[in-house]
Amino acid sequence: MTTSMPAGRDQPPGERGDLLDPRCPTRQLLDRIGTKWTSMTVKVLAEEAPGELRFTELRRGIPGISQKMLSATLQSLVRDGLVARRVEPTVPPAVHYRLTELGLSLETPLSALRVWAETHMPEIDRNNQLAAETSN
Amino acid sequence: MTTSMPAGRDQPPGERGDLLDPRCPTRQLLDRIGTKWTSMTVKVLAEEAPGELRFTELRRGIPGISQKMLSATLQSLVRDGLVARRVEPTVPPAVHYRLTELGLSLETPLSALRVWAETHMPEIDRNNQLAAETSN
DNA sequence: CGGGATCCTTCACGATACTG
DNA sequence: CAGTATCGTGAAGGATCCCG
Repeated sequence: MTTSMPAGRDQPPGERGDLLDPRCPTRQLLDRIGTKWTSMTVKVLAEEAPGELRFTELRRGIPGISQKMLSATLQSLVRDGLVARRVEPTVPPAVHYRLTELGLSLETPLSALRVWAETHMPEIDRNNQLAAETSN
Repeated sequence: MTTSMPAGRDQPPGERGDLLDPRCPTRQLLDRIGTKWTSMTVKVLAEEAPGELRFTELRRGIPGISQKMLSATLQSLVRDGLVARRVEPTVPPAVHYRLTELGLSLETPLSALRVWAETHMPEIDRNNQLAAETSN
């Protein structure tokens, strides 16, 4: 996980201020895409790229998500600069979302992970069933 | 997220039993590697592959992890078949862990994710700081 | 040495209701 | 339409102590 933290960052002399995993980039990334709806949202937006989707269209594309979670997920993504938000000042307002270049670049490693998952999760499921039986 | 669930699995007639995201492989994978110590553990074991590491050696390789979490993480990985556990019946016992082939195969997409994180997380951090300032 | 058992806190997420 | 506000819950994870 990037056993980083060697360079720079002179810490207060008497303290070992660099506790445990300070700000490991991989940890931070996993905290984001590990969240329940984030990677799903990125995927749906990626399929539309470079086009946009409106809030309700996104909701339809992500079965099971609540308004609250879609709203929160999108806010995170916008803050991170992975998604761009565009508001048309009509009444009622129309809000459009699209992946930024940064967001789109995440799709590559993410889809690699999806491929691995689709290929190997069945085997993992079998392993778990075997383990469950053996424990009897 | 593999909008799977189309084939097979005839659900109880009167019910729409196939609620939302039933068993999406990507969701399942993210639930595993998104857990706080899993990917770190895989990485440390991968660096040693095809060699083994003992419980305490692993602990040293993963600063900040508690005995409880290392134990729990390893049990998950063993159940999933990503890690193999070998006990030497000495006193006190010596337990060795290594990645299986399956576990090793996960390292490829995982390291792609790490590269992306190391490359782009600084930019995401900057985006967040900008957003924080703007909100003032 | 390599764990297991317990207790406790935090927080992601779901359900529901309200609004410009 | 596109959110925000509030409440409640389960599960992840940390701290601590004990065991063969």
